[in-house]
Amino acid sequence: MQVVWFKRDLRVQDNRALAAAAERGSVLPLYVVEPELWRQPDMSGRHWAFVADCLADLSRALAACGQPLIVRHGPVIDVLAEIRARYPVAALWSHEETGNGWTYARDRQVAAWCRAQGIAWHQLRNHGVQRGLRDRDGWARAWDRFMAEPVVAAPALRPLPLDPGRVPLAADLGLAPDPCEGRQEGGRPAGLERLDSFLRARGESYRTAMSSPLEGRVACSRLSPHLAWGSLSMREVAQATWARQRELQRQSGGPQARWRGAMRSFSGRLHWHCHFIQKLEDEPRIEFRNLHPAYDGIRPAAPDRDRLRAWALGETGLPFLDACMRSLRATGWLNFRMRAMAMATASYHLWLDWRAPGLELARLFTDYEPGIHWSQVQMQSGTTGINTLRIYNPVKQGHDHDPTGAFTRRWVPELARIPDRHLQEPWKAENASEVLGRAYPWPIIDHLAAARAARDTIWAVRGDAGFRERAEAIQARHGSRRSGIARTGRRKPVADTRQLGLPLEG
DNA sequence: AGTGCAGTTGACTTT
DNA sequence: TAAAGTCAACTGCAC
Repeated sequence: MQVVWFKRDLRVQDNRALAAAAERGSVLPLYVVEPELWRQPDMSGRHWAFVADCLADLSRALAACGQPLIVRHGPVIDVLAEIRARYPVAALWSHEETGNGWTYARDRQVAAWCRAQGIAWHQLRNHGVQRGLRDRDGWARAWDRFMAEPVVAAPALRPLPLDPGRVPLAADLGLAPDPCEGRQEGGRPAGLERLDSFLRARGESYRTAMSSPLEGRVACSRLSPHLAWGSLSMREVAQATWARQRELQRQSGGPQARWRGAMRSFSGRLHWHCHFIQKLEDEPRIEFRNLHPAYDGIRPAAPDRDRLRAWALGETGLPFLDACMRSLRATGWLNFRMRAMAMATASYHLWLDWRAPGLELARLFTDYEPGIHWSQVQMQSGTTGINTLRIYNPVKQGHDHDPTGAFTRRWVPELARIPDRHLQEPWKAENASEVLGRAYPWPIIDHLAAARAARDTIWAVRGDAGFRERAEAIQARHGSRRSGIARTGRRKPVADTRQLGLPLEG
């Protein structure tokens, strides 16, 4: 018996674990509901809801192949032991998972169990992430090669006399109620619809609209939860994008210029997806510890509960920031730029250690992908040591990305009586005291003073002895080969890049 | 018509 | 995926 263990690869198409297992004999397609996983602080009801959509669809798709999904509850090893008691298990098949600390530890236990039982566990490469990578040289080319390989079809399966089991409700898993009215639907039909409508219609204004919290909702691909939970494979998405690019190349002329730019930009971002996951794969501790240790201890270890709560609920008194957080809570999605701003305000303006706000965001993003998430959290908190500091001004971002105020007003209706010109800084309105302190809070911080204080502290750390040497080591291991290290001084970039063995920029 | 000047714009640097 | 500061060039306008 070949056991195919589905994790974050909830599809039958282009599923190499499933296809390879089916070539070798009878397949038992298994999903294990692990109660302990769903008790982890980065997991939430909206993740489960999306996964449950995917499981329902996966089971239908597997049934069409000949054998529906087998759903079991409990620790994976217990479930596998039960299966082994009934069938001789020749091998376990799955995709490599770059998950959180809990799934990493669980996978090591599963590996040990398989060894002890004499069961081969085949873990196939997932996305463009490489396990056991030594350095980043040639990484992008390897990504292209892997994504260009043929998509594998869904195999035919022999039916098994097994109870398919049941997909539980979030409440059965002890998950806190997590209403998310605007959550994206999981499953492959929804994913394929997103892919097609993005490449054919919605994507045209991608480059300009992606920075807007309102327009981005339509103009961004919205494929992220499907890639995170595997209802689509990265290869399928990459190949569909390349096909669309070739089609646009054939159609000459100006009207397609916008489309071509959008698709170029989008395919670049598909690399970045895996580039960030690779960091967590290479260094799992970035989920818990500052990538650059010089930042250890600069923020209080225990988060200020009031600040954290106000930030998480969208009650800081900074309208645009609050609108972003409320929108995220209600829909499970926020565009990239606003995610960066939300994390940066928690880390810089509110001076919260990134771990607690990072967990909050992990639970709120339907598309929570641990590798991307924790890499981004650290980058936006300035604790990597290799990225430029980006301290966002929530008022300026509001003016720049919500010029009409439509987004802010939609999510912060308490400000209805504040005139447009003061919407982003209601404390400056003449009628401020009619609204603030009543329906909507006064700002909990002076954001300009807070940004200044944060910047001064961070830059002081950067000047400390030994900071730079450590940063260069981090760059050598994790940095993109195209961007090079963020330069802070007047040192000659050419000399530096040679020293690091990097190609010249450009 | 040329000059002086305040205000603006954009490229570039610094934090 | 930042923002603030610096500086030179430019603009509009009064005289």
